Amino acid sequence: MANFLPVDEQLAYIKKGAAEIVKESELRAKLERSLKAGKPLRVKLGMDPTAPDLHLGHTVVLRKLKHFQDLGHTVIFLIGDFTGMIGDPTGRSATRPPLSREQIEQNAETYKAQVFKILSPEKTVIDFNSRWFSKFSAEDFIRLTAKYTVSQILEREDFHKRFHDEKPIAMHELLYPLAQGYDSVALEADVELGGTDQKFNLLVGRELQRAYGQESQVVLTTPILEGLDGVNKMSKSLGNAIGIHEPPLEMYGKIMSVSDEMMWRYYELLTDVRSDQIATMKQDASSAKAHPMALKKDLARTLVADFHSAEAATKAAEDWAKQFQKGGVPEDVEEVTVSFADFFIPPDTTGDVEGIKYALEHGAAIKLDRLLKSIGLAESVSDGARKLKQRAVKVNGEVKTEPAIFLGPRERELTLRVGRRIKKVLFTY
RNA sequence: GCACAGGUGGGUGAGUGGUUAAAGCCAACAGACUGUAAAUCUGUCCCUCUCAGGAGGUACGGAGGUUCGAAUCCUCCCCUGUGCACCA
Repeated sequence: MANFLPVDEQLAYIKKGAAEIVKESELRAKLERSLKAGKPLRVKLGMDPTAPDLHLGHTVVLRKLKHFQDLGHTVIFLIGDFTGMIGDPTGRSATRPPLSREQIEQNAETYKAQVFKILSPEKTVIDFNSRWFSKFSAEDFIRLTAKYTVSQILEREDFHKRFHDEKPIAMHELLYPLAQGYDSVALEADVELGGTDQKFNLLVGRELQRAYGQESQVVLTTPILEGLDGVNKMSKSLGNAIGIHEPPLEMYGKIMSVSDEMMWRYYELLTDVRSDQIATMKQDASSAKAHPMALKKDLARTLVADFHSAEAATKAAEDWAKQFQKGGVPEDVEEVTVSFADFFIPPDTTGDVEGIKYALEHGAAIKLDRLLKSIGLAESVSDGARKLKQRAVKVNGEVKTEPAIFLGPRERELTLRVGRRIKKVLFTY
């Protein structure tokens, strides 16, 4: 019932932003067959339910999956609840501890909700690989491992490297690619998507399908998006990620802090702006026809609008300008409520209880370094003290270097700023 | 099981008895400059207390020990890697 576009058009759409396709000729053949038979391709994307929060880096491959969906193919989002217990060692130089069953199930739920920010729920098949693996017997598993050799597995770069460096490789890690590959067998996948870091695993899928008498899937990899540092891949644990659930202002701000160089890559991999348009923008920026910052603002707005709304994006842009370009305070700063009693310094002459009363009437000094720590603007009290010394702390817009500040009798609100971070503190007595 | 080589702060990696809270580099954080970009320069980068000048406490896989003094020496344990293992 699906009406497919001509193969060439489909191919062009699919190829945009793809890092590599193995093999393109096979993909063409599959598309031609699908068109002729009116039968959609089965396109698989597997994800480990390890990090429950998706970030922009994950969306690159999800967007590619969406493209297949737009073209009318069957899209299978596979949650690797079984393989998640193994933990893909990709890109890791160290062994990763397996996740527990409970964690995985929880994460899987979060995943489902989040991927539908990109995919159409009604057109997406969600599956779990525990569906077949939970029925796998030890015998089945040994049969599976018999299809592959140690040297084949050791071809994988990180295994190879660790082996060579005499670093530990746990047995279960070696099994991961086989398990993932078997998913393709179980699903009879025509195409499997993944980041370039998944290439090895995806290729194992091809081999295993052949070993199990199926036609090999086509493998399509997408580039790995670099994070805010512009160097390492975006990853929550590296602290350089932009989560798709982050509040608009935060998201907008983070995108604005992306380097000019990286901005183009974000445009390329995260938006639907055509490549030739991006090239034009790039040219304009370098020839001073357009300000890079203005283009970056467009990018930030587009992305915030994608994950929130156009209104939210507009508001984020305004707040951002207010906070950072004019040095002011945006309307909705994060507010923290603390107890006055925890931070004030009692006057010499009175006891604690008396002191609080006295302080209420006359005002009192409060310990700034502790306050900074307790509201998260400093890592420790020592860190807070350091920041103060470095003239990094602003209270109500004024630089403070003393470890204590005076809080007036009726004052119950302070705006604290350390670097780019601002928080409003409300005191309760 | 035996032998050997290793285990240092977020990462890397110096340091083999005493100006060593532990070099250098990276990352990170803050300041200046800016477009919260890049580049550059400066400072910081274990914790706690502090009258901000300082004071104290922890720290080099773990536990003990030697010593005035240990990341450094000894003992035991844990972990990682390599070699040996059958042809006797």
